[in-house]
Formats: sequence, C-alpha cells, structure tokens
Amino acid sequence: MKLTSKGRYAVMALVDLARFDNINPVSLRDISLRQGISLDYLEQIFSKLKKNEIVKSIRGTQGGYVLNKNPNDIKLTNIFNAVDEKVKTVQCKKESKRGCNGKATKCITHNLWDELELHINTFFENKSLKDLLNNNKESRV
Amino acid sequence: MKLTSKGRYAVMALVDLARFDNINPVSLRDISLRQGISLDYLEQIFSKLKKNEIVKSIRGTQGGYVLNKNPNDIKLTNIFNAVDEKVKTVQCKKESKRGCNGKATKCITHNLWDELELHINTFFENKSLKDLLNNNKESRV
DNA sequence: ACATACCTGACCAAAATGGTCAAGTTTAGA
DNA sequence: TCTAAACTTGACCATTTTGGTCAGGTATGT
Repeated sequence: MKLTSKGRYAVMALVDLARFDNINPVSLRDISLRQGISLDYLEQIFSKLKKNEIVKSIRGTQGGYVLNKNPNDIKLTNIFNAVDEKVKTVQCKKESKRGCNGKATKCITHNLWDELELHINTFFENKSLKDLLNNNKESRV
Repeated sequence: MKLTSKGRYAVMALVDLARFDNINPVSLRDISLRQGISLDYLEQIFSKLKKNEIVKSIRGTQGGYVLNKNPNDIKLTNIFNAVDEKVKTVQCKKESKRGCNGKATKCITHNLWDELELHINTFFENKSLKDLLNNNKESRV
C-alpha cells in the first residue's frame, strides 16, 4: 500500500504554486527547479489539474499557472482524483450485481476494505491546500 | 494508492482459518477452494505468516495450519507486516541525514505524508482478527 | 519575429504484481 | 511399510503500473 509519486508531486507542486502565484503566474520550470521534479512529468500532471479546473494556465512569455480556486477549497481529494490517484482497496466494486470472487457472497472481508477506504478518504477530504500552507512554516531539517 | 492482493488474501485466509481451526488444522487446499485464491500463491503467503509466528503448520495427512495466537491478539498491522504490505507514503525516510530531494530541507509536504501514514497505521493497529469475525455474520450479498 | 511557456501524444525501461511450475520433505493412517 | 495428503522451497514469468523521456507542436507578450 503506497502512495505513487504522481500524487505526491501534484500536491508538492500545488503547494509551491500556492505560495508564489499571488504575484505572477508560476512557470512549471520554476516549480521543476524548486521541487526537483522533471519538467516533462510536471506537464503531464498539470494537464490533468487543468482539466479538473484546479489550476488555470496563462500562455506566452511570463505565462505559467495560477490556482483556479481558493486554497481553502482545494482538498486533497480533489487533487488526487484529478491525477487518478484513487484509493483502491477492492476491485470487486464494479461487478456490482455479483459478489466478489464471482460467488454469490461478498468476500469475507469486504466490509473491512470499505471501512478502510472510508477512513483514508475522510483524511483526504478534510485536508485542504490551505492547511498545508500553514503547516509548512518550520520545515527545515 | 491501493491495497495489493497479497495483503487482502492474507487477511481473507486468516479469517477463514480462524473460523475453522477450532476443530482441525485447516489445509491450504480448503482455503483455496473456499476463498478462490490460488493454492500456490497461498503457500507463499503462509510461508511468511509462519515466519512471523502468526500461524503454526502441522505436516502430513490431515495436517494444515492453525492460528498461533488468540484472534484478539492478531492485529491487521501484524498481518500486513508479515506479508510485506507496508504503508509507504514517502521514500525519503531512509536517507535520514539528508532532506527529501537530496536538498537540505524536508520536502514541502513531508509532514503531510507522515500524518497520513500515521492515520492509516492507526486503523490497522486497532483492528484485530476477532473484530473481523464478529463483523462477518451477515455478509450475504 | 522570437523567446518563453504551455500542450500533446508517442514511446520506453524498470519495478512491482500476481501469479505458475517443479521438485522436493514430512507424516498420518491404511 | 507404503502412499497420499499436505507442507516447503525456490526458480521462473507474463502483465501491468510507474515514472518518466522525447519530439514535436501552439499560443502570446514584448
């Protein structure tokens, strides 16, 4: 059970963006340099963030990205959904008619995984970009 | 962020085992049939569970596996650790001296991932095999 | 017009996942 | 004592996911 770096990068980049986009649009190049994330990879990630209306892009010289919402209204849930970092505990959800192993019953631990998913998602829903900004004053190592 | 089936299978198998091992040792073949998990794969999983003293094996005809502890004392944490299903949010933990991206600072969201790990692990530590047994009376679909 | 920055899609290597296969060893019971 | 059931070990492997790179674009401020 692990977090993929696409999800991590998306959050890191957005925190970075939130810190600097008051003044000017922030170029991916800057984020890339500051956060140590490959520029090409960032472009993929921001393409998705844009589709999900979390950021806006401004083209041309001095262009870059800007948040499209108040940091308080951008929850981790929104970010993770945007980059397809979903919390998946069981696959059997889709075949809704049937039980889990093709049998007529739910798999013996089905309720547990539902609980787990809920537990994690609750965490993501209660955490906004703003929380992260506040929480990040004293992070020197 | 997803749960691997090794972890899921381990829990499913142990719940199955806990239900039936009062009378006789339970063979992997039976678990395989009841839970729809490949026998060969179960063997890999139980080899790890045994090393971690969660189950005992009894060889020979009519042999099989038995729980090695009270269901109340087997937490999800123990099971997941046994089969290497760890919760990993950041890689940067190991290089403890340095920060995250090889820089002198923690990555901007480091605290967040720590919190998340804690949040998930707490769930696993508070859940025992016994809880699952009780919770599983009415699981028909 | 040109540099900067976004945009798009193809491509790819490495690791993880989710197993299978083969060849044992051990032991209860007929 | 023979044999079948069951555990044991370790090699192997196909597929998917991950974490990118590369090669081209297109838009726009100056």
